[in-house]
Amino acid sequence: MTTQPATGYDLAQRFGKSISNAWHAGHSQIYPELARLQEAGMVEVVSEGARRSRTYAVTDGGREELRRWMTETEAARTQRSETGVRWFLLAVIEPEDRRIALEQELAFMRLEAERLQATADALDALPGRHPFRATVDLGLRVNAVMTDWLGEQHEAVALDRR
Amino acid sequence: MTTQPATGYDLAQRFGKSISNAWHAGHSQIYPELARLQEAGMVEVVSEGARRSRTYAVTDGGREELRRWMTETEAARTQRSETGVRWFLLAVIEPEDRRIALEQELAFMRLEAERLQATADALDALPGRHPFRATVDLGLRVNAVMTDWLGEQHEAVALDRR
DNA sequence: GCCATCATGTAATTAGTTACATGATTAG
DNA sequence: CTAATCATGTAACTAATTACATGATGGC
Repeated sequence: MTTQPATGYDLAQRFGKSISNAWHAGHSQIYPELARLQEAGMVEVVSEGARRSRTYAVTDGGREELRRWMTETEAARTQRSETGVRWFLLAVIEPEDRRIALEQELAFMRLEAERLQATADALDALPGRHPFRATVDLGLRVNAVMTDWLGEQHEAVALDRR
Repeated sequence: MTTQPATGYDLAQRFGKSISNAWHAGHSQIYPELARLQEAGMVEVVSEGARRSRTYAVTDGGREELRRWMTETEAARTQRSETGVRWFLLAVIEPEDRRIALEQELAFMRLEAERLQATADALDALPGRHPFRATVDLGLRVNAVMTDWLGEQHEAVALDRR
């Protein structure tokens, strides 16, 4: 929405794609939040379309608040990732179970890499350099490191079983 | 607690260290949860110490439930990381603000690397190979990739300004 | 004796998820 | 005409955070 106006529905779709690796929100959270942001003057309705859809855009006030948040506030570094917890706990289960869990995680990471590559290709096909291209590239690099690690763990279990 | 018994207080400390990169929980969430797990037969009190502390251990039932969860359930892949959101949004702010934000993130990532290295060294100093050593290693590798990326972005801003 | 840290809890609030609900438009 | 998708909302519930609260022990 910061780069271009969007409807609540658009945002919900986007949380299932581009930004989903960092945050997720369902439509039932998005709509009330948009109303709240509008109330606070951070966003405004720029057009109303078919199916009673409203397209929101960030206001100058909203952009200033974003700038202030990015440069002047301390980031909350707490995270929550079930995937991370699972990888952490790989160490405490039996090798046979670990092998099963590792294969699931490897399959997921490979799908994830495909999805990221598809996003990268789609962004590259657009005219000009898309602002989010760099972040997608980071995702690909991190994915590669993680996939390597999972592969090593998997190999270690195999050696263990000999 | 899966590797060795611990008190609620221990767990709270641990969420501030080893596992904090994947999940976080405060003591006000931990104590009621321990009571709930005990009720469900997943953990049991193995000893009571000074200052009315209770040390919990995972039961066979709890271990079996963990095994089942790790191997038989579909992982929830939704994540939430404010750091991730900030990096994503780096693309939409002005170069001057981006420079400021990037420097904050670089500083944080470097601290994070130190913290991880210290954890790795501490685990290596223990007799035998600690089960969580591999996960810490993953953290270090991911951190390195992320720090590189932040550095590149920072360089790009500098070039932009010439 | 007193301060830091260990150790545990509960209450109030806010954030987030899941379920329920409805209507409009478009493609086949 | 009908099924899929677009589009928006609310209600009920669960998870998580913040604030409030208390007491024990050990080191100085």
